[in-house]
Amino acid sequence: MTAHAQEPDELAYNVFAKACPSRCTLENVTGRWGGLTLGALSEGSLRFNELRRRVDGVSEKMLSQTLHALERDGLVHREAQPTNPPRVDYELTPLGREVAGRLLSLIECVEGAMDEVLASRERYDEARGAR
Amino acid sequence: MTAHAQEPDELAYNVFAKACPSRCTLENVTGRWGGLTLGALSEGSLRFNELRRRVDGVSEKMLSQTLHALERDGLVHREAQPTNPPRVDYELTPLGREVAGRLLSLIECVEGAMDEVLASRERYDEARGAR
DNA sequence: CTGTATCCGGAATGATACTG
DNA sequence: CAGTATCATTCCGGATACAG
Repeated sequence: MTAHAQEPDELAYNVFAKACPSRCTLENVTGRWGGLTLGALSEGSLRFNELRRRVDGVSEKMLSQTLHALERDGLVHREAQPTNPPRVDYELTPLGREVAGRLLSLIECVEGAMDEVLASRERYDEARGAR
Repeated sequence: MTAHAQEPDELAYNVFAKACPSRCTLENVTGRWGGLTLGALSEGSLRFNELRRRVDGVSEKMLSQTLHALERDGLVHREAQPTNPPRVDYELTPLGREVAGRLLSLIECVEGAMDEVLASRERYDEARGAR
């Protein structure tokens, strides 16, 4: 086996490389709030405070920050209506839907495997935590 | 299977809920190093330092920590051979392969969309950074 | 309602040294 | 080679106040 068989892809943007911008985008998507935000929006357009309630535990600051990052990357579209009081709707772009779909697939997989995960944890903790 | 499987309220382990253990596992999987580690291992079994080189930028400490978390959750199997010098191989469990597959789908999606993402960023920065 | 600005404590991370 | 231990630092994230 050759020593340079590590390539799963010959893409220009390789997340495994430290300085690659795709790593940054991946972190926006999979980060603590990014993933949950995309997941929430995959159900449909939501307003700021609706999102805040939907994503349990997120603060105004972090939600705002997350939304900006996702909007900047072209995954979320921000629709502001100049009414009073202001009304702002957030929705996924086509690209956002694509990404969110794959993310949800992952989330469902993890949720569905939790029984197994929890069992594994118990085994692990029993074997190591005993000391 | 219902067409709206992402409806979290139907599941016992709901990532959208703050205190749910699935959120914790999801963070191990999608966290800064967890995702890249799973991605690297999806190509096959790797040793500690091979992983370290593959996942560009990870420190010994973080890789060790990440591997422990993934092993605890039952996603990675650690195979230690009592030789000298020591040799330890890490590989995905069946569950790990399932999760890693979905994760790679997401990663490939993001990598493939980077041109679009970068273009969106330029537009965003031009419109906002100009101020 | 929809955010932004600021402060601050603690967790996450990295560098380094060290052990088996 | 395969880690662990320790320490310094960074930076994430929550609370709060405030603005449009």
